[in-house]
Formats: sequence, C-alpha cells, structure tokens
Amino acid sequence: MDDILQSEAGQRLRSFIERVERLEEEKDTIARDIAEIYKEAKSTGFSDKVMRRLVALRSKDDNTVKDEEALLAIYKTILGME
Amino acid sequence: MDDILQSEAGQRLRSFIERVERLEEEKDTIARDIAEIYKEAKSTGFSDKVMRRLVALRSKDDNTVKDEEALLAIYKTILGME
Amino acid sequence: MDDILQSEAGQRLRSFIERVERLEEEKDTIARDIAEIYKEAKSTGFSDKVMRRLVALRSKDDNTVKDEEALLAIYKTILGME
Amino acid sequence: MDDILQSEAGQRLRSFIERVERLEEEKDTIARDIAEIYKEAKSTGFSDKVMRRLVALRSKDDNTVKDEEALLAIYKTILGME
DNA sequence: CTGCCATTTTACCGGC
DNA sequence: GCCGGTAAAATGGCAG
Repeated sequence: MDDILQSEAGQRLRSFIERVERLEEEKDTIARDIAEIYKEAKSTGFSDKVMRRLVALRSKDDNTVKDEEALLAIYKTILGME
Repeated sequence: MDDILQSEAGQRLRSFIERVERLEEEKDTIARDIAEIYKEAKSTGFSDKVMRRLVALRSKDDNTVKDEEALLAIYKTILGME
Repeated sequence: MDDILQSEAGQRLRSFIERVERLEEEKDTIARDIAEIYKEAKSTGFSDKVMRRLVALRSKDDNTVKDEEALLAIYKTILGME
Repeated sequence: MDDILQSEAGQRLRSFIERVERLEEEKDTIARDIAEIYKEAKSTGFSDKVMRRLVALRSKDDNTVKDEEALLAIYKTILGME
C-alpha cells in the first residue's frame, strides 16, 4: 500500500485536494462575511432580501435587465395584471 | 432628492452594498480558482465528481458521518438492498 | 436476519419508502410536464425565463410584491441608479 | 389594448401560464404529502434524513453508484483516510 | 446550439 | 423571532 500512498498519482491527488480545501475555507470565510453585512444592514432597518435583489441586479448587464422588465410588463398586460 | 442621497441612511446603504460587492468579487475569483484545480485534476485522470464528494466528506464531522452511514446500512439491510 | 426483514419496524420502513417513491415519481412527471410547457412556449416565441418570473410573481401575496418593489425603487434612488 | 388581450398570442400565453399554474399546484400537493410521510416516519422513530438519502440512493443507477463508491474508496486510501 | 447535469443561490419551514 | 436545515429554482458549464 505504501507504493500507492507514495506514488506520483497519490501525491498529486493529495495536493489537489489540499489546494481545494484551502480555497474552500477562504470562500466560506468570505461568504460568512457577506452574511454578516446583510445581518448588520438588516438590524439597521434595511431589508436584506431587497438588498440581495439589488446586488444581483447591479451585477447584470443593463440592457438585459431592461429588456426583461419590458417583456414582463407586456406579459402582465396581456394577462390583465395591469 | 439630494437629502436622501446624502442622508445618513443613504450613506450606510451605499456602504453596505459596496462592501458586499467587493466581497462577492473575491468570492468569485476563488470559485474560479477552485474550478481551475478540478479541471487540472481531471485532465490528469482524476474524477472531479468524486473529488468533490471527497472534499465534502472531509469537511463534515466524523461522528456524524459514521452514525449516518451506520443507520443507512441498517435501513438498506431492512429493505433487502444487500 | 429474517426477523429484521419481517419485523414490524421493517415492514413500516418499507411501506414509508415505497409511498415516498411513488409520490416522487408523480412529482417528477409533473415537473417534466411543466418543463414541456415552458419549452413549447419558448418555441412559440415567448421567453421562458420571463414566464417563470411571472408565475412566481402571481403566486405571491400582492402586497408583499408591491412593498418589495417600492423598497427596491427607493434603494435604487439612494444609490443613484436613476 | 383589447387587441392584445384578445390576440392569438395573448390567448396562447394565458393558456401556457394557466397550465403551468395548475401543475404547480398539483406538485405542491404531492410535495406536502411526501413531507407528511417523512414526518410520520420520524415520529415512529426513523431518521427522516437518512430515509431521504436512501430514497435518493435508490433512484440512481446501480452501476454508477458502485463505480463512484469504488473510486471514492480508492481516493480515501490514497489520502490515508483509513 | 441545444439539452443535460452540477453547482449555487434563494425561499421555506421546522425547532429553539 | 432567529437560526438551522431542506427543498426548489436559477444559473452556468459540458457534452453530444
């Protein structure tokens, strides 16, 4: 079994996994930080839900957003949702 | 409208949003890095899918995993899944 | 082992699992049907993405929707997104 | 505006949406039924979490599962996870 | 280019 | 009322 653990392949796999794990940890930390901010904002009276929508919105191409909104409005009209 | 933009609340909201956006950017970068590693590993002959499962597995509490596995085995037996 | 398979508990577990599986199957069938409709709609020129938003919208309480939209508009103003 | 509401396209859109909504309703009902079963099973002493894993497991192709498990075991060995 | 699969994100619904 | 976990939805990447 030693030969497997010490093998080229084994060392490569181990390296890949460890690199991923380190990055995952960083990612989780950041995700937690983001959650913290929303929480803080919420406790100040802002809606975290709406803030999330806002952030998502800002990250998208402007024209795409406009187009979709326009289409949505049309569909609403067709369905009589004024 | 200037009063809204300049208001305490306005400045706080702006600050929250900008902090989130900065962190989101970092998170995306890391996510890309992780994807890169899996891709590289895959091109070396490893299964990225199984590697992902492995990473997920290692991130969980050992006893919890053991307990669930044990229970799962029992249920399988009961159902005749060998 | 026969005693486990034949036990009260075993029979109950089996029954639970089988009932779930039957329902899951039905659920999947319906999900597929829904996907079909969106696909058909898309091929007729409608945007499936916008249609999904529309359906989601209609399933929510009107006031909730209105309130969120209003808040979003306010936040946009604060951030100078016209 | 009447022409839009009465138009071919309008009627088609309306029909699509309504069909989707009807199916979504059915889907929700079934989902509720499934939740009920798990709840009942749990109150009888079974782990709903493990039962869910079991159901998921059974819904997958046997060989795929076997192959992945085998590979996972190999990777674990390589990493010295007993 | 389209459909499929996996991942991520969001919403929901329990328990505490 | 908050938080955790769970299920659903949406997005993005991959293969055919």
